[in-house]
Amino acid sequence: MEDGLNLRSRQILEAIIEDYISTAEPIGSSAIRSRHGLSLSPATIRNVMADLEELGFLSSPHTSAGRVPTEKAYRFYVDSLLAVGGVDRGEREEIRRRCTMAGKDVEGVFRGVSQMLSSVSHYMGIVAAPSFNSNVFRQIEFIPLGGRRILAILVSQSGSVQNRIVELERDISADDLQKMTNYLNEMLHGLTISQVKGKIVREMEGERARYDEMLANALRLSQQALDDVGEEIFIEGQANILDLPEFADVQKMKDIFRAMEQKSQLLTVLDSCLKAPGVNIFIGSESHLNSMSGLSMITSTYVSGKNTLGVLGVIGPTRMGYGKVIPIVDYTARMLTRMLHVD
Amino acid sequence: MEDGLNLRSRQILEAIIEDYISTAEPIGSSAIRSRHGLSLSPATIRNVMADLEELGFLSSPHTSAGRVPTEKAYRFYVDSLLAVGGVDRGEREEIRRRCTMAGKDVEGVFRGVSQMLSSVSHYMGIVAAPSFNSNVFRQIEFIPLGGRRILAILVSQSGSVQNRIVELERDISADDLQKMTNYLNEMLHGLTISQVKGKIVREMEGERARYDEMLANALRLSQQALDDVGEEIFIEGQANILDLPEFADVQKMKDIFRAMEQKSQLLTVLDSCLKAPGVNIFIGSESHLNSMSGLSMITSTYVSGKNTLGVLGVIGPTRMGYGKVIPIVDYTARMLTRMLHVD
DNA sequence: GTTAGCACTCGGCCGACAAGAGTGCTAAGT
DNA sequence: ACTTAGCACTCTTGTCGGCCGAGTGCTAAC
Repeated sequence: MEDGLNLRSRQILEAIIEDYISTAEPIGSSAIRSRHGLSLSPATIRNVMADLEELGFLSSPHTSAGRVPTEKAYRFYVDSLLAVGGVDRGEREEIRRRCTMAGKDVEGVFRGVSQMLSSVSHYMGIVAAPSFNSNVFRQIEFIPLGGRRILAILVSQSGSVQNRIVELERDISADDLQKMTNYLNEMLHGLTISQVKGKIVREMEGERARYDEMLANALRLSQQALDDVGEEIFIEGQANILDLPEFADVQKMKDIFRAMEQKSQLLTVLDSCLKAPGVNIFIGSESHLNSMSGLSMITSTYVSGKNTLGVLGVIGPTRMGYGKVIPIVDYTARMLTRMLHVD
Repeated sequence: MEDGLNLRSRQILEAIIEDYISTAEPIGSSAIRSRHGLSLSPATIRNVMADLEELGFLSSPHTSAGRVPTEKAYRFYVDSLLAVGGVDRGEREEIRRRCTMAGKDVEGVFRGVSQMLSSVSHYMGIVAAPSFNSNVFRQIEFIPLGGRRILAILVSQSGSVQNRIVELERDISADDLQKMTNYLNEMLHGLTISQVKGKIVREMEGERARYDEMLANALRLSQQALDDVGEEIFIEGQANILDLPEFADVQKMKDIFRAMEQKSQLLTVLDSCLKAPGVNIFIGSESHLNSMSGLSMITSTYVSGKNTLGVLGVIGPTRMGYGKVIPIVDYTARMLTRMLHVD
């Protein structure tokens, strides 16, 4: 075999991985034979297992336990062994049913998809909403809230709505506010949000802003409104992992919950997926986050035209059911792509 | 003593409760004396403890363990024993610093307060945002998203923004959309959201809607936009409770996380607080939610003028530091009230 | 190359045992 | 009548040894 494993080794490795995925317990030599109907004696299987351990695919918790797949084994499994199936009918229907925008706010759409992913996969769902910065500006509105507070509402082409409360240093008349609104909407039309940010900075430094006080105010106001529009990540179904036996240990559970609170770390991983379209799989330490030890992540990107909008996926234990989850993630990404598509 | 406990019993009960709050371990007779400098022998204390157990204030896990306060004891403690202090300087500053609206969206304000509550109290923070239904309508905008999708943005007097994606059955011109917007804004001006809902239903059944198709469309659209604006609850700092020894048991931890996922149950409790202004304390089963066993909740209301807007609070173990947390919750509620106040 | 046989290893489980914490009771002291 | 010293009793916790079973690695025979 081109990858250095003969057929029998591959079969046995596959059997071990699949058994381990379903039981979460170390697999012994005789368990494999009985559960997979191989016509080999346990002794032979043991020999093969010893080789596989030598090669780094298996490890044993202690001498007299069975063997457990390593990350390398899972990687080999998803790359070479796994026949990725389809999504079965019921699940397809469920995904389709729960991928709907009607009656939700934009944020709710992504949260809903994340919830759906978690409940279909039985692991955690994760959705990174489209980066607001790469969205195209559509409209800005300022609504006076009383006092010197103003509510700025910013809408992008894709329908994302951001609102910010900004505090002014001085009073401003409703009339002036309207003028500022009109001015900004005209000036910023058709730019992406990050272009908008740049433009505002340039304008503020430009000649005109120095003489036109109202313009300067408008720019300052919009800058505050755009300040710190971070990426949003929706992680749902954390309670699902509570039932997994590998996290029965309280300490491990704590680690995971802490890790999921640190969304910025996850963001860097998800960002890297933006550049790699289609399904991506991170097994354990492959994501280079030590908070992800024991966890795997399957992601895919959703797009609009040729723009990659965002990433969604499932986070589960390394022994997750890759064969089932990969198609679910893939299908969901396609659904979300289609859903966001404007005719 | 009017409540049936003489001074010494009260002192001892207080000592037990406070020791238990800080150690989470059953308190023995000699521990009390050494830690509180009482000039009584352990034997005497034991007699008193036996009486307190008789009265239902204490219980012992088993014969030879110390004693543990019951819910009744905590209730007595907060009602009669506890001298509620102030908030100390550092915490007051922290609360003040983190109660700010600037640069956040409205939702972010409440989430921020919830996070602050959790980090100051070291338990979980909970904030129920003002019920959108009781807010006053300010403005509605429809933004075409392409296809037959329309983004409806609804803004209330207090600055809450709700957005919904609605799907139309037929195409509609931008011009008509603008007319509908103007019409609705005029018609609904100054009503509360729940009045708005009622008004729309009445109008739809009225004479005019039958002849004026555009009007009918406008009503239908706004109805969808208003559909199902639920109450929002922000629970933050769940990871805090992971460190508490009483939840070291995995099963209990699961129960709590599951309970916090069911926000609707909590909502009923919080709703009942809306009617009782000021600080409310629910000890264990007092909230009549069995998911709250082992947990206590301290809440207070934040108001605007004479309207109670919402509820915030802290959820922690029944043995939580009431003396510290009660003033924190109280002070935070006042801060939020002041913050939302429009000059 | 495969397999039966066998000695070996190691974790999990039980029961025994000792230590420690805390109680309740009794009897003596104030 | 209240307080307290003394003491026997109870119950948990931790530790130690032994047994069992699962699973391995090795060797020798097929």
